[in-house]
Parts: sequence; C-alpha cells; structure tokens
Amino acid sequence: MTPESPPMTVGVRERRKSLGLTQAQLAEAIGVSRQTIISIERSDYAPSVYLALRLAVRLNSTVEQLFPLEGESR
Amino acid sequence: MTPESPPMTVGVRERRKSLGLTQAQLAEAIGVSRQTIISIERSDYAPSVYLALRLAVRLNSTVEQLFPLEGESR
DNA sequence: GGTGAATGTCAACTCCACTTGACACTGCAT
DNA sequence: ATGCAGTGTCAAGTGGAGTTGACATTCACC
Repeated sequence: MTPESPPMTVGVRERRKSLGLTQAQLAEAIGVSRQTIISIERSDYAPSVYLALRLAVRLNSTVEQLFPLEGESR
Repeated sequence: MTPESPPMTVGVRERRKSLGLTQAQLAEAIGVSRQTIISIERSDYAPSVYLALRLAVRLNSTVEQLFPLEGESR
C-alpha cells in the first residue's frame, strides 16, 4: 500500500464487528434503536449526517470511510 | 496554530462563499434543489449522510468539517 | 438435543428531509 | 430611480428516517 493511497472503505457492520460490539451496544452508545443500526448496516435507508458522525466517532473512523459515495449503493 | 490542532470547523455557507459559488450553482452541482441548500445552510434540518458527502466533495472539504458535532445544533 | 445471545424481519406510527412554485427582500451597479 | 443577481420565506406535498414492539431465525456453546 503506497503512502498516498485513498483511505480504505469499511462498512459500518465490518467496523462494528472488528471492535467486538453488538448491534445493541452500538445502538445504545450513539443513542438510537437497534433497529436503526440494522437498517443502516443493511443500507435500508441513509442515516442523517449527525447520526453518521456519531457512528464514525464511536467506531473510530470517518464518515467518508463508513459511507462510501462512489460505486456503492444509495 | 500547532501542527496537531483539530481541523477547523467551517460551515457550508462559509465554504460555499469562499469558493465563489451561489446557492443555485451548488444545488445544481450536487443534484438538489436550491431550497435544500438554504435549509441546510440555515440548519433547518439535517441532511442525509450522502447529501453531506456530496457537499463535502464539491466544497473540497470533509463531512466532519462542514457538520460539526459538538456544541452545534441538532 | 437445549439454551441464551445476537441478529433478522415485519408492521404501524410520527416526523423529518426534500421537492416544487412563487413571491419578498437585499445588495449592487447604472 | 430601475434592473438584475442572489438570497430568504412560505406552503403544500411525498416519501424516507427512525421509533416501538414482537416474533423468527441464526449462531455458539454445553
């Protein structure tokens, strides 16, 4: 990997699991329902920017990494 | 400013103006209505994460900079 | 096999996110 | 003064974002 490569895209689910969190724990940590986490992980709907930011903070990531624009759904 | 200072928060309106764009131009560039840009700039409502990402791309910024979490409304 | 934890699915509900359209207001140049 | 570009405001409409609650399914472990 070159020093200038773009940041790797990592989904919410993958990132959550890599931190050993359950959906319920993540939901509670950022103040939403578990169903919301499921829906976001499944791309059922796009979260608000502030919810995305809270996810990024808790998952030690960035919005750009968690919610890729190009080539992805939505 | 120290080399390790956090990125400065810049609002959507300020960033747009610094690039010399009108609301209408920005709206067209990212594929939304001008009214949407107004509402976002005035924090009438929180945009979806993908809209925020498109804004960040067009404004050569990041979501974290344009939509600060701490101390802000929402 | 059973059990418990974790995840998935469904549905009804409320309110927000964004649209369109049109008029009002502001700032600047002439 | 007028005209134009840019911005603000209002309103009605649609569909999505997120909630709760409950049951189904999957997975890991004993």
